[in-house]
Formats: sequence, structure tokens, C-alpha cells
Amino acid sequence: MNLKQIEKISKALGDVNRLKILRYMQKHNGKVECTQACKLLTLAQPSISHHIKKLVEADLILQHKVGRNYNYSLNQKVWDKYQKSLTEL
Amino acid sequence: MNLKQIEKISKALGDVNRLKILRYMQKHNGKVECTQACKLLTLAQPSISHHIKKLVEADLILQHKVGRNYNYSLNQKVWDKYQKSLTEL
DNA sequence: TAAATACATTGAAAGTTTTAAATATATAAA
DNA sequence: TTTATATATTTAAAACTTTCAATGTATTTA
Repeated sequence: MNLKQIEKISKALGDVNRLKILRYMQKHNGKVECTQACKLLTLAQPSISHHIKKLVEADLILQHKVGRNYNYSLNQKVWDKYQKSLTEL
Repeated sequence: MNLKQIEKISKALGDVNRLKILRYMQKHNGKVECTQACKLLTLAQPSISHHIKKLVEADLILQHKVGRNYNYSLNQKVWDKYQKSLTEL
């Protein structure tokens, strides 16, 4: 993993709201309803949407559309690579 | 490690220049001469100073003054905690 | 097919970060 | 003790990020 990729992932992790979204996902089998996340984080819906996009763009989570909702899963491969890259740098 | 701390460290890691500084340190036994880093990164000296400060403030590196220069060491304890906190979240 | 729901996109304001010029301070060397 | 060197701080401009209101699009339900 090159420095630009490490930078991008670190940036994606550098926000409490996004960390809360990630934690919420993990607690809910990768399922997030955007509207529920809004209530939890006291953020407007477009803000949640924006944060989720950052996580997707960093390739940290994978997005699957299911009807009107989305399900997400942690991209374990990228996650592991990131952690390995950090220790090696 | 709480979310605010994870956020701070992630932010500190979310910049290619800071990652390069960290890598440089690791390759040079934790020694950085600010002026050399300037050349390496083609950044002005106050910028390097600023970036190093961010790493110190995130508690990722420890700073020791040696004469006119500084030596640094990776704060292994915090580094390990960070990685652990990420996998657990 | 009309209304409701879930989420995305656009655009703009407010906040934060990055950068460097100018300047300050601490230490070393002459 | 003057001069040079290494790094820090202040300040301000430019770039980027966060937030949300308004609006758009896709899907489900009535």
C-alpha cells in the first residue's frame, strides 16, 4: 500500500462521526439505515451521506444496495493491508 | 483509547508529508534534522516544524532535544494502542 | 400511477488545515 | 561576545472539509 492510499484511509478515519458510523456498522452486521444514523449522530442526512461516501472512497467499506437501503461490509482486505502498512511504513 | 484520540492520531497520519517524516525517522534511528527533511520533502522549514508538531501532539512520537537538534522516537505504546483500538473500535 | 421513503447530489456558508514569509529563540562555533 | 545554525512561533493567504437546505433520483407501498 503506497503512502497516498495510507493517507486517504487515515483521513477517512480522522473524524469522530465516521468512526461512530464504522462502529455502528460493526455492531449491526454491517447494516446501516442512513436515517437511523442521522438520529444517532445528530447530523443531517446529507452529512451522513457525505461521511459514508468518504469511507467508501477510501475503500474501507463496501456498499451493497438492497431495495431502498444500503448494507455495508468492512473491506477486511484493505483494513488488514492498512494495518500492516502502518507497522512497516 | 477513546474515539477522540483515535481521530487525532488518524488525522496526524492523514498527510503524505507526515508519513514521509515518520518513515524517514524510522530509517534514521529516530533522528531527523529538520533542515534535511526540508530538502527531502521540498517544504519550507516552518512547514516541517508544523508537521512534526502535529505528530508530537498526537503523541505518536516523542521529542528529545540534543544540542541544537531534536531526536525523535516512535511512541510504541501509543502506536500499539492505536492499532488495537482500530481492530476493536 | 400517486404518494411516501431512502438515499444522493449540488451549492454555499463556516470551520480547519496547510503553507510560507517574517520574526524569535536557543545553542554552538569563532 | 559576535556570528552562524537549528528550530519554533506568529500571521496571513490559499486550499480543503464539514455541514445543511434545497433538490433530484430510485424504489416501494397504497
